[in-house]
Amino acid sequence: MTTEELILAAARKVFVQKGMEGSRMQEIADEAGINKALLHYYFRSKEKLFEQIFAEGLKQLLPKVQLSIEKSEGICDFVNFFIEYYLEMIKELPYLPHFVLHEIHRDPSKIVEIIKGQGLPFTRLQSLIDKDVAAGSIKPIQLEHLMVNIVSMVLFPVIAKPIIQAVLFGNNEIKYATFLEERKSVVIPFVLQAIGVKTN
Amino acid sequence: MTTEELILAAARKVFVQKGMEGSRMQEIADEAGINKALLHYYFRSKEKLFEQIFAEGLKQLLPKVQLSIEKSEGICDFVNFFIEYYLEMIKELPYLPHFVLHEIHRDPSKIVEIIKGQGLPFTRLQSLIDKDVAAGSIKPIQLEHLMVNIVSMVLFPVIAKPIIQAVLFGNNEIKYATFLEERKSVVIPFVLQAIGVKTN
DNA sequence: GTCTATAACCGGATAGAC
DNA sequence: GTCTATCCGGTTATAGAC
Repeated sequence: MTTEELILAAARKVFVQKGMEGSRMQEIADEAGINKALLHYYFRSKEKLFEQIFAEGLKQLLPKVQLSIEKSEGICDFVNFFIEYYLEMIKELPYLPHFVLHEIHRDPSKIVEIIKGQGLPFTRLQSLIDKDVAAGSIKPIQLEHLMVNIVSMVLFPVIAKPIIQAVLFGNNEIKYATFLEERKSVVIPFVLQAIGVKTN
Repeated sequence: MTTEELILAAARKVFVQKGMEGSRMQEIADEAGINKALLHYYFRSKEKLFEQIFAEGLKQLLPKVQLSIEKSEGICDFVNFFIEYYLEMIKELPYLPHFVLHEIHRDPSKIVEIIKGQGLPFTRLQSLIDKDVAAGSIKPIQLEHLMVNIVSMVLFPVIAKPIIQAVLFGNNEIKYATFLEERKSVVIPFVLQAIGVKTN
C-alpha cells in the first residue's frame, strides 16, 4: 500500500466520521501512521484532500441508480433492483449516506453538480409508472413521492444508526446488524404492497 | 426580549445551520447584536451554549411521540397520529432532524440519555400491533421495521432537502414546499396500504 | 450587564534538514 | 519522500474599564 493510498484510507475514515470541520489533519496523519507535513506534500491542503474523498464516494453511488432504472421493464422491477443496489452499496460504504447528507448542508453546490452531471433518466422512470398504472397493475403514485419513500426507507436506517441501535436495540450491535440484514426482505414487499402490487 | 433569549435565538439559528464545529461565537454574537464577551458572560463556554440548544430541541420532539402512542386505540390510529405530529413538528422546527442527526454522530451519548429518560412505551405499541394482527385487520409486521419505515419517510425528506429540491425539483423552492405539504396525504395511505389496511 | 482589548490556544500550512 | 520545528491566522476565552 503506497503512502498516498494510506492517506486516502485514513482521510476517508476520519472525514466520514467527523465531517470537514470536525476533522483534524493531525488525526488523519496519526491514523495513516505518518506526519502532518506529508499530508500537505501529497494533497496541497485540507480542502483538496476532502474534496477528493467526497467526490470519490458520491461517484460510486450514482451509476447504481442509473443502472436500476435502465434495466427495469416495469416499476416492480425497478423497486427490486433499486432497493437491492442501494442496500448493497450501503453494506460496502455504510458511511457514505451520512457523509453526503452532512456535507450537502455545508455546501450543496458541489454535490448537486455531480448528481446533475450524471443525468438520471427520470423520464424513463415516469413512463414505467404510467404504463403500469394504465395496465391497472399498480395504483397511481407520484414519481417524486415514490422515489423519496424508497430512498428514505433505505438510507435513513444507516444515517440514524446510533439512535436506532440505542433506542430500539438497547445498543446491541448484533441486533442492529440483523435488523439491517432484514431490511431488504421487509422494504421490498412493503413498497410493493403500498403501491398495490398483488403479492403472493 | 432579554439578552439571554436573544443569544439563545441567535445560537439556535447558527448552530442548527452549521453544527457545533462549523459555528463561530463571533457569528452568534453578530446575529444577536451583541459582542462575543457577553456570550461567555451568560454561558461560560461554546460547549455549554451548544448543549443548551441541543437538549432544548430534542425535548420538544419526544413528548409528541409518546402522546401518539398513548392516544392510539389501534395501529391505524397510531400511524395517523404519529405521522401527523411529526410533520407538524417539522413544520415548526425544520432544522431539528438534521441537527439531531448530525450531533448524534459526534457524540451519541447525550442524545441517547435524553431519549431513554423519556421512556417511550414501546410495549404498548407492540400490543396494538398484536391485537390488530390477531383480528386480521393488518398483516404481521415487526414493530422495529414499521417504526423505522414511518420515521424514515417523514424525516428524510427534510434532512435531504437540498438534494431533493435540486435533483427532483430543479431547485424550485415552491415546488419543494408543495411536495412537503403533500407528504401527509401521501405517506399515511402509503403506510396503511403497505400493512394491509383496507382503504376506501 | 455590556463593552474593548488582549491573552491563550489550536490547527493548517510551510521551511528546511535528511 | 519523509521528518522535525516553526510560523501564522483565526477562535475561544478572559481581564478590566465603564
